[in-house]
This record gives sequence, structure tokens and C-alpha cells, in this order.
Amino acid sequence: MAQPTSPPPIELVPDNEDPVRMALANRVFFRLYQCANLLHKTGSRALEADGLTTQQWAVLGALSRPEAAEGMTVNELARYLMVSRQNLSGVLRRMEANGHLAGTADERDKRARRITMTPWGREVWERRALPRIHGYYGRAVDGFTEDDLTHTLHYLLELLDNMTAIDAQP
Amino acid sequence: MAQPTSPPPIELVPDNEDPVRMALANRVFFRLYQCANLLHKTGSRALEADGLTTQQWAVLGALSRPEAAEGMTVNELARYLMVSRQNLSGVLRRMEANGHLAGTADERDKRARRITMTPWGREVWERRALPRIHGYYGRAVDGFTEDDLTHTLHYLLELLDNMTAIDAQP
DNA sequence: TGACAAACGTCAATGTATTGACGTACCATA
DNA sequence: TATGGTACGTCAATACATTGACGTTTGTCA
Repeated sequence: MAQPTSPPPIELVPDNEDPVRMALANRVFFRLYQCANLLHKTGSRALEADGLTTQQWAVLGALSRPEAAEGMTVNELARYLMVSRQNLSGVLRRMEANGHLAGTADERDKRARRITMTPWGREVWERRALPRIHGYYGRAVDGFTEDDLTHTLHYLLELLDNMTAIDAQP
Repeated sequence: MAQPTSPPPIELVPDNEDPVRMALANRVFFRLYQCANLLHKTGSRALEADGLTTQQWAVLGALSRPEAAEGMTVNELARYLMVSRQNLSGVLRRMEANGHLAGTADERDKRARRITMTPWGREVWERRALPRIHGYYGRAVDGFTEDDLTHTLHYLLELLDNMTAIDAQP
């Protein structure tokens, strides 16, 4: 027997008002906020003997990749690290002053500056920083299986995707 | 038939040198670093019309809890948010100047200052900020099921635990 | 009780992060 | 080939974040 058509189910509570979801999201973002603070604090402390901060660690990590063998421009680095180029400008100035980095004018595009690691910067990175970073990682992911790490990475990438969309379309 | 006892398996590569683990940890921390930057950027932008930053949002969120009905001291807030009290001192000064917060001398302990939300601060928090924050959460956790959120929270708490241990024992 | 360590909050110095503004250089199109 | 739009990098102002140092208050233990 044919049923009379009934209206489609109405979502009484829109997604962004679902209290359970909101409470969970709130806890996630609060912990993400704490993680961010603690990452910068403990990361910088782990490398303070080498005169590096967490941000400088990120810069050296980016420039040490084989893909960056020719160096990177300020803008490329800023996009890669997801910070503003204005901010990076200051970080790079300090790192050039420290002798870790060198900037040379780009031949093709005279507006651009190519940033590369100096031999001393590479030495510091490979011989001093990397061993400490691996020690740091070892403690920071203590108790994580490889599966845990993979899942954590996946969720961070999802959050990053969503926040990138928010950033692009405020 | 009895086997001769053989030596226990030797872990050739200590945990913090396992290259697969290190590579995974590196990707996790790089994404965490990007998440941190993007959280502060998009969070502050979401509330800029109310004159709030991500940090001020965290402070109001802490003070709006029923447990904080009597207010919180600077130190309690700093521990709760996992930032230094020196840093918080400046944030609170700006928020008192904005009229969102008020500080009163603690009766019991004359060294301490109890921070509370002003009626205006509560109004801004409840009527203006919270709706925007829920909109932000809705977009930021788009595609996450409740299970996903629970798992994400779990992994962030694990990372937080490990980093707290590093912080305490450098 | 009197002295001394420890905790509370702030000041100062430094580094990182944002947006807005600006000069220089590239480039596409009229 | 001019000319306007856009991209590159930096300067300036402001807000966060750290550590180190300091004056005030508290509380404990000789």
C-alpha cells in the first residue's frame, strides 16, 4: 500500500549548532591551542644550545630538502611554511646575521631573493640540530604506534584543509 | 625437543632512530606547526569585528566556565592556558583596557589579583563571540564525524602529555 | 619570632606573528 | 612600446610568547 508522501526529515539543529559537536570541537581546538604553545616552547628549548628557535628549525628543515637544493625565494618559503612573508623577512634577517643562511639576488627575477643554507648552516642542521630533533621526536611521540602517527597526521591534514579554506574565504 | 636458549632479539635501531617513525613524527610536527599558525590567523580574523584575538578568546572561554565564577588569578589562568604568566600579564592588561575584564585584589592573598569578566565582557562573549565561534567550528571541523573528533582529541591529549613531560624535564 | 625560601605579578629584552603600506620589478595588453 | 595591474620583498605598528630579573607578600622552620 502506497504511503502518502511525507516531507523530508528536517534537521532541527543545524550542524554548527549541534551542542555535542560544538562541545567536541571546542575541546579539540582548546587542546590544539595548548599544543601550539607547548610545541614552540619545548621545540625552541630543545634547540636553544644551537641558537635555533622552532621557526628557524622549520626554515632549515624546508631548505634542507633535496627539492630546495637551488634555494627558495622568500615567497616560496612563506607559502610552504604558511606564514606571512613579512614575518619570514625578519626571521631570515636574523638567520643571515647568524651565518646560517645566505641570500642572493635571483638572476631571472630581480625582485626575488633566493635563500640558501650556508655550509655552516648545513653543518649546524645535520650535526647538531637533527640529532636533538630526533631525540625530541622520540619523546614527543612516545607511546604512539605507526598507525597512531598516521591517524594523527591524517586528522591534522583535514583540519589544515578546512582552515586553509577559511583563510581563503573569510 | 628443547631449543637451546637464544639471546633476546636486539633492537638494532633504537626507537628514536627508527627512520620510518622519525619521518612520520616529522610530518606530524610540521603539520602541527602549520595548524598552529593557521589557527591563530583564522581564529583572530573570525573575531576581529569584536576586537578579540585567538588568545583573548581563550581567556574569555576560561573565565566563562562555571568553575571560574569567582574569577581566576593570573597564575591559575596561565597554568590553565599553558602560557607564561608574564605573557598573560600583557594580554590581561589589554583586555582590561578594552573593558572586557576587571582585576580586583584578592582578599586572602594580597599578592594575587583575581581576574573576572565585566558584564560588558560577558555580553560580548555570549552575544557576539560565541555565535561566530560556533560558525568557525562548523567550518573547521567540516567532514569530521563525532568519532573523528573524539580520536583527534585523544591524539592531541597524548601529544600534550608527552610535551608536558618534556617541558617539565628538559 | 625572625629569617629565608618560595610564590604572585610585573618590567624588560628578544623573537615570532599579523595586517597595511610602499618602492621596485615584471608582464600583458592596448 | 607605453601603461596599468600584479608580484616580490621590506618597513612600520601592534599583539603574542619566551626567559630573566625584581619588589612584594606569604608561610615555614630554626
